[in-house]
Amino acid sequence: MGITKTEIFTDEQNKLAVQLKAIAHPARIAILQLIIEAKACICGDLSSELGLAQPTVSQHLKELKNAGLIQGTIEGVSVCYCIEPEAWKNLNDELNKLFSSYKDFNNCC
Amino acid sequence: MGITKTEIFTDEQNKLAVQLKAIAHPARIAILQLIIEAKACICGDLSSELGLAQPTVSQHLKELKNAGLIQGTIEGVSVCYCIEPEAWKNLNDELNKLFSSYKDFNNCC
DNA sequence: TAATTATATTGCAATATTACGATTAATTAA
DNA sequence: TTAATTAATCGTAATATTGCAATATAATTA
Repeated sequence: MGITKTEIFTDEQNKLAVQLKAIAHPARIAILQLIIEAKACICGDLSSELGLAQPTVSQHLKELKNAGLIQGTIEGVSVCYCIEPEAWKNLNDELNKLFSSYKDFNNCC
Repeated sequence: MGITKTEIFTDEQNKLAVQLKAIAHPARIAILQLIIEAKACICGDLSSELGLAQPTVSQHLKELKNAGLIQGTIEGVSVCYCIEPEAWKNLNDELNKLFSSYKDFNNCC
């Protein structure tokens, strides 16, 4: 089939999966890191910094934006991207929840 | 082309991307949650609990195992899966590093 | 307005993912 | 050894992702 059966999972599980998928690519991890360090937040700068073509970077930025993780501000002829604080915090919280729910000692096997 | 240019990224970025991709699916999130709560750790139990066919669950388990996030122990005729503590802790650390590197005030735009 | 600069979109080829029926392999029980 | 039980693998169809050249769009400057 090739299509994820989202209807059998909770909204939380689906949302977490979508946001994780957004950051589950080395280029998008690198983009987030560059944006956070503010070494680059302009598509063109990211493109030359990463060594990926401009349309490719634009597409990655779009996916991060679709997941709500970044936001773009028009700055003259270019667009400056930065982290969307709410979503970033929210994803951090959800991940903390997941990871902290595991205690070493409750292994069942 | 359809293939990720892993060679232009660091090993850390690539490894993080691989592990995130492994958990970036609602079924695999659900599987991890069930394993952690030890409500189910057997492929068949997970299958009926999730409402996904056995081969599908088996494939998801394989991907989590390939990413090093879970391990399987043969228990008679079935296999019991549980979290691989080292990798789990490592991924948690890497994510904490990424998320904590962002400070609200260093927005550049 | 026309030229310039930068980003977004389109279209496409190559590859990867998702899901599952059918089958095979492995282990235990009779 | 045979039957039963469970998990893994194979094969396949449907869909999604990745990367980029070509092009379109938007904003600024001359």
